[in-house]
Amino acid sequence: MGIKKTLLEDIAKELNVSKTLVSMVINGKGDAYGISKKTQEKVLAKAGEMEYTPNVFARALRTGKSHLIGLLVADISNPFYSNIAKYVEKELAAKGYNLMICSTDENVEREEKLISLFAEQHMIDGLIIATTNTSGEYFKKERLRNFPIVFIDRYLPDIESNYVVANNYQGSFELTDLLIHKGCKNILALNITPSHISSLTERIKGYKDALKKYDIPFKEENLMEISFNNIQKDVREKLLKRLKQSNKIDAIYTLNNHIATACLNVFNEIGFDAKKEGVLFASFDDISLFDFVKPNIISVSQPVEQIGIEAANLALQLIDDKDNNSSVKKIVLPTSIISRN
Amino acid sequence: MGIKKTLLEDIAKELNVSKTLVSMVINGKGDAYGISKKTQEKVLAKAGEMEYTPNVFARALRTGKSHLIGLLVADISNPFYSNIAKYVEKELAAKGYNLMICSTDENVEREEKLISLFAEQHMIDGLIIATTNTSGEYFKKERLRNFPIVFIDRYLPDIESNYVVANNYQGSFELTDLLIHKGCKNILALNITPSHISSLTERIKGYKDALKKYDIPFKEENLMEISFNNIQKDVREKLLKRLKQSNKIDAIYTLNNHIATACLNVFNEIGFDAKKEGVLFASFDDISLFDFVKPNIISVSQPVEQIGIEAANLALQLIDDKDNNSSVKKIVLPTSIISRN
DNA sequence: AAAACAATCTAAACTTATTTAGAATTCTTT
DNA sequence: AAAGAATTCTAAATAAGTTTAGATTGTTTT
Repeated sequence: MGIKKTLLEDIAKELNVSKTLVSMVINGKGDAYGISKKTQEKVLAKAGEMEYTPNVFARALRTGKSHLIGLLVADISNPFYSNIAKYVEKELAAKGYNLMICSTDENVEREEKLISLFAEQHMIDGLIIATTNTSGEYFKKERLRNFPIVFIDRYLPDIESNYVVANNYQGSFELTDLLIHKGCKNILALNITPSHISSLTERIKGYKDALKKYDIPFKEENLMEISFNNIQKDVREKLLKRLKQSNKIDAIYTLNNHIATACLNVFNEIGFDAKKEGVLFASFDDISLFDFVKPNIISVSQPVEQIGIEAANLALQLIDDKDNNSSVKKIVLPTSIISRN
Repeated sequence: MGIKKTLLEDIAKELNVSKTLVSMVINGKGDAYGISKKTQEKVLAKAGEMEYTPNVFARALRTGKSHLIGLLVADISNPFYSNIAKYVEKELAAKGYNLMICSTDENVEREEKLISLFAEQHMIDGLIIATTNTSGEYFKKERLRNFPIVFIDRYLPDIESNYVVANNYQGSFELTDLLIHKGCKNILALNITPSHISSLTERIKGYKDALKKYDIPFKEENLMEISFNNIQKDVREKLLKRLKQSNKIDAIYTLNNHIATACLNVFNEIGFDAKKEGVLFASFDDISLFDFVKPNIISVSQPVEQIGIEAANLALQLIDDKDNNSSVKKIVLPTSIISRN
């Protein structure tokens, strides 16, 4: 296509030197290999003039490094992940790395296929992943041992791993605490299945522990599991059923932003006015538009920018630290409560 | 890292055949090259057993094809783009291609750098881009001639190009028409700079033409430019100023979702109740959360899924059609109005 | 002037696939 | 049985870099 690309050899021929020399100079190793300053200048000048850019494949093939980092998330259209993606990319770009973002659609098979394609084949130098897997079994593979992987948002308790997550326990605890302070005693928690995911189990734990702190007994009917594949319908059915029960709820706490949106939809549909009914509405994950939504939403905001930056840097660190002599890094970042009104 | 990867040669040795043969079989060219069925089966079985996956770099180096497609957007954290990304990826995955998503941050230099890295070096086989560039000059480069590029959301009028966009003119026209039908005559349009972008100029044209249709004169004070780098502050200043003027507005029309959010923020800040003031609120770009936002938002929804699918397929088509004998494709998709209440 | 040394550069090997040109074997045909 | 054709397979070239081991050339030392 288009014009022929300039190769190392083209520059070498023009200057009557070897392509070895040109390669060395272009990679900034001129001094290390004792290439004279004069020659180095000549090479760089000619390379610029001829608009030389190295062939990434040839380079990656030879060196085993692509300067690419992969980011695997469950759903790139979820603002939580797309915001993280933005900051990861920004941070990596500053360090000369590029980012490949892929969505697994909360599908374990697809996730494993992508990991196989990217990581096992070394298409990428490192992987940042919000895994959707149920266990760490897959990551124990011989091929992945020592491959730089940083888990974000979710980690797998059954394997030792590097991760960057928000303090889901603390955030959920504080949120529940706040609801109780505002007088709530019957807080309906809507969780999402598959709920084995670490971030969710910790949020549930935070919720239960806050109840315990105030000696409020946890009731089974106040924790409902919503199926990921049918959020809208499931929320409608379960919420309607619960609203009809005698022990009236005084707060609804959705465990992530997907369920929050589904709940809002149901409110609209059935004309449920939370304020009138004296029901507080709270959610884990904050979205900027929550500021303008009809029932006030009390939410837990995750440090998205910081998660992105820390994950990027941890990945780069693991890549540099080839021998992997340092122990795993577990970064847990604080969340903050956004209490509207 | 980890265990040694299986190479073509390893399989060849195990079976006492040449790696040529193994390569042919694995690429599904066994029949074409007259390899016996029996041998083909043996090879495939052994390849599976040894968990062979080809080295993407070696393959790309030799064939000049990476089976990677690049997606360059202004801001991956904008739900409009992240949703498109999701569908593009889904469609490409089904066709055996992978997607590399990058954010340019509405920065022309960064965009050009990324294009140079990905496209000119052929790291990707094709590019899908929501360009932030002011002109098509950069895309006229010799190196990019004949490189498969699909513009989305925005196209550059000064060059012939393949693109997939929403019908911005129609959407804006219909929205303005609707506002007028609802009795509005003083519609404040808030545009975003840099406003040279095709999607924006067409939205403005639609707005003006709808006014014309009803013989409503366009007033300069009803079109304001908001700077992209300082949206919040700029919206506050200009909106406050306009609200104080004598010829009162009866509708606010934000030209994209960023400005809509900024406006909502200002409403909150200054306690502006659009409904009470008899001001309708409308915006180009629909976000699902708009359903629950306090002032009802009349919006133009773009066919995000369709844009993603069409763009992916057009890119693949261009890649297949190497000789580029067919003329450019311009796909314009209809928008729809979401009139809340 | 020969040996030792440093400075500067290069030929060739290497990375892992794909592809071309042709070799080896078996099968027809006369 | 020899020639020709078809079938099945392989050696070697190739893609475009990086790296290793070693070659020049020039300078210093004795």
